Amino acid sequence: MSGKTAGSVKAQDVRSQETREKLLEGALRTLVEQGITKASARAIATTAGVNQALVFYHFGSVDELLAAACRHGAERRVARHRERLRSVGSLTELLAFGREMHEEEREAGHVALLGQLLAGAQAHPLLAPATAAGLDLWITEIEEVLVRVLAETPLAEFTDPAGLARAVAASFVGLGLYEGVDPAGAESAFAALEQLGALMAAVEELNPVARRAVTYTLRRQGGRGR
Amino acid sequence: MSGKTAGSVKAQDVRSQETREKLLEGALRTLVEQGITKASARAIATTAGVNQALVFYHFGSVDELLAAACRHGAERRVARHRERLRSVGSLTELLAFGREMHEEEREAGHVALLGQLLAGAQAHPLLAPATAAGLDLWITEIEEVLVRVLAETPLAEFTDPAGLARAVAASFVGLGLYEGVDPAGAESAFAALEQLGALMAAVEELNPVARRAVTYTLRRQGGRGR
DNA sequence: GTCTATAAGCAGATAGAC
DNA sequence: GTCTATCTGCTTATAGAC
Repeated sequence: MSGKTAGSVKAQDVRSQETREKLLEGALRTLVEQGITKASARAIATTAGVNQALVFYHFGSVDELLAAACRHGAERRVARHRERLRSVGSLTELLAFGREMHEEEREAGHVALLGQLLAGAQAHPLLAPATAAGLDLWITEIEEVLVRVLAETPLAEFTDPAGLARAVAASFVGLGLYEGVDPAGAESAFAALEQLGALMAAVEELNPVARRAVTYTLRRQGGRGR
Repeated sequence: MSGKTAGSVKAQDVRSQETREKLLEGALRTLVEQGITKASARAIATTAGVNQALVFYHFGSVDELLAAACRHGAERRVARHRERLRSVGSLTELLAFGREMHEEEREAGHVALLGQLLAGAQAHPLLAPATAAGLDLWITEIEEVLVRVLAETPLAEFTDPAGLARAVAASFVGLGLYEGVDPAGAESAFAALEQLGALMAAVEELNPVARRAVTYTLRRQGGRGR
């Protein structure tokens, strides 16, 4: 816009953006490695390799930094899987992909990270909407895929993709947290869920007669669930 | 055993136990109302209505108090539902009971509480085993019921009750945390899970021919899940 | 066992030099 | 924009009176 030479202004601007970026990454790493209880301005600044006062210069408060980091992290993570998710065409495919994605996210610690933020958000009004927004990015993707793959199934008329997507997202967060205190238990839980998914996928493969029987039974007691 | 008059010794002993109890309850209430990030010795002592120094006298450290509170709370909560759970005989009954229990626990804030502890446990080695133990109390109960109700179902041979129980417990924790940032979303998620459960329950009610078809299809691709 | 007082350190946040 | 220095208040934890 105006001011000093274009060169110096731009250089400062670039450095400022770099600092913001470092702080966002530092916040995420601190959350993953030390948890929400240790995620102080000082700890984050140290992980980020920048001065502690810059947390407040750039974000105003620790909570606002955490909120921004949540959005930032979720966006990057979701974008990473978006294309692949778009190519999923069946429940069975979705399950295979889910396992793969879960491994990747677990390694990055991103699932437990959402758990940390969710826990922190309970008492903290500022974090709550940011965390909800971060989760919603995942939920939106999951829901879209569910609509697509459930459409080819007799289950379509008995399931609510919006609610199911939320259930899946929340469950994954719970499993991510559980993993931290009992890795073997979490593994068996994930395997059981996969089995359950395979069970649903099996309905896709039923012969027409059995399929109609399933549909009929479901319809007959459809009123109960809701 | 020995010492002063029996009367005074007992009186002190009783008061000491009362203090311990107050601190345990105070820790739970603080966790529910303010979250793990605000659960300091001072905050807990204030909620408990006792002196702050007593936290360290009775439990040594804040973390040990939290660990003890976790076991304490989980035991009380699980005991509360045990008899009723024992009387559950079918998947459909289990679903109805699950809804009821969930309402009760939500009101008490106990589900989100486990989430708080689980989040705190990630970075903290002392809390991890205590939280795992608290969760295990729930898992054991759930598993027992699952074994019982799944036995009467063609699903028995395709599901792993131990893993499933862990998945259910972890998912509930995730949903409890999610509820804090998006109550409406959590409600729809829970409804969707209930629908999913009703779907599984429907298999119980299939006519014999369809039932055999389902069993057959599941067996055919049974190797895939695990 | 319970209390007050206090030590020692870490938290969020700001002022002002550069 | 970034740094150092600092204020204020809260944290865990302990010493010692009662």
